[in-house]
Amino acid sequence: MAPMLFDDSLKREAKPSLKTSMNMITTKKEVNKGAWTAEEDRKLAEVIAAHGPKRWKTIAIKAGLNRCGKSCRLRWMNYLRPNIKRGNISDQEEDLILRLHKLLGNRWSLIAGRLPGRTDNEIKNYWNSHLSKKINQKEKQSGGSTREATVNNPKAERIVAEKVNVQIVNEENNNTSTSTGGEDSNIGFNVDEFFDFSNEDPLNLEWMSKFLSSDEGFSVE
DNA sequence: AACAACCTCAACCGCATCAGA
DNA sequence: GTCTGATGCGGTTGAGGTTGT
Repeated sequence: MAPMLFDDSLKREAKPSLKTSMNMITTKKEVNKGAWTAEEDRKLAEVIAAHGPKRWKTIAIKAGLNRCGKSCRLRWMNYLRPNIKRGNISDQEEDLILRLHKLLGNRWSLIAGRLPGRTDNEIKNYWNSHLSKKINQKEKQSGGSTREATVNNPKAERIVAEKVNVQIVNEENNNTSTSTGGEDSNIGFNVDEFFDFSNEDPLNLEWMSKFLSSDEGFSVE
C-alpha cells in the first residue's frame, strides 16, 4: 500500500540546500544528500511497496536513487511510513513522553515505541525544542533538581530498558492475536498496565515511585 | 522595511549492534 | 571465533521559518 504521501500537511517543500546543490555540481559521482524531492519520495515508496522495507542499499539502487541506503531508511522511517502521525503532540502524549523520559532517559526509540505514529526523531526534536526547556524552567522555579531516577544508576536504567523491550516484543508477537494483550509470563507483571499512565494504575505508581524516589538506591540484583 | 535572534525539524554522521558467511 | 555488511540509534547540524526590535 502506498503511504500517505505528499499531502498538504507536509511543512517543508523539499528543496535542495545550497550545500546539496554544491555537492551535485562538484561531486557528480557521490551520493545525493540533503532534502528529498517529491519525485525521490515517490520512487522510494514504489520500491518499498514492491520489495518491503529491508535491504536498504538494494532499495536505493532499485529506485534509481543516488542515495545511500541509510538515507532511504531514515526517509521511510521518519516520513513516508504509513500511519505516521503528523501535527502537534497532544497533552497526553507530552505527559507520556515526560514520564517515559524520566524512566528511560534519551532512549528515543523506546519512547517512540510507546507513542503510536510518532517517530524517535520527532520525539527527540520535540524534547530538545520544548520539553527540555520546560523542565529547566520547572527546576529553576522549584529550586531543586528533578533528577532522572535512572541516571547514575546504570543497573536500574538497564532493567527499565529491558522491561520496555519485552513489552514491545510482546506487542509485536500479540499483534495478530485476539487478545487485548499485555500479559507477560516471563517478567511477572502486566506490561500493558505498566505503561498505561493515563489510568494512573496504583501498581504502576508503586513501581515507578520506587524509581522516581530513589536517589541512591533502588537496588537491583 | 530590515535585520538579528531564536525556533523547528529534516537530514546527516558516527558509533554500536546484529546477522550471516 | 572472526569478518563484513546491514541495520538501528542518539547526537548534532543547518536551512528555512517566525518573532522581536
